[in-house]
Amino acid sequence: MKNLRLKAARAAQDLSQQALADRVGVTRQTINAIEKGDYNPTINLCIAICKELGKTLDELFWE
Amino acid sequence: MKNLRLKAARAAQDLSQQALADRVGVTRQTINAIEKGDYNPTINLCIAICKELGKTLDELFWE
DNA sequence: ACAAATTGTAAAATATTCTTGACAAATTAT
DNA sequence: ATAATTTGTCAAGAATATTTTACAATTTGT
Repeated sequence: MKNLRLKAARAAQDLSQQALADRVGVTRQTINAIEKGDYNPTINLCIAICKELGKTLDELFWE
Repeated sequence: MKNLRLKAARAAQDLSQQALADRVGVTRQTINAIEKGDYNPTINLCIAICKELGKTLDELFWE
């Protein structure tokens, strides 16, 4: 299932997948895969994404 | 850095590392490594641990 | 309509999580 | 004090997250 909260939070900051990936230090495909949802990222990556988007783990990754 | 919140939450449920590992479906060493802190678990595992201990991601894995 | 940027997706290679088996140190119970 | 349970740790292998390269589909800007 897609992670639409992540997609929305990224859009709210006007960041492309590429731009977010750069800031977080991963590739665009990794961000894409996480948003797509068929993926199980590490928590450190999740935390890095959250910090960059000004959100918490619960806000972006808790159901 | 150690994850003492996880250790405390597990103690609060009176679960050994082994018992928690069994319920979550991983090995004892994996739980040990996460509590020890020199580790970067996947978010699905973190979520499974949280659910088993009645906590949220922010409560156990957010700084 | 056209160009540029963004997104979706895939296969192969690399890095890291997680498992398995094992043993010693420390704690808890009797 | 002894046994039983729990915890800390290590090395090698299996499983999977992430990278790299690449190309097509979609969206955005002019």
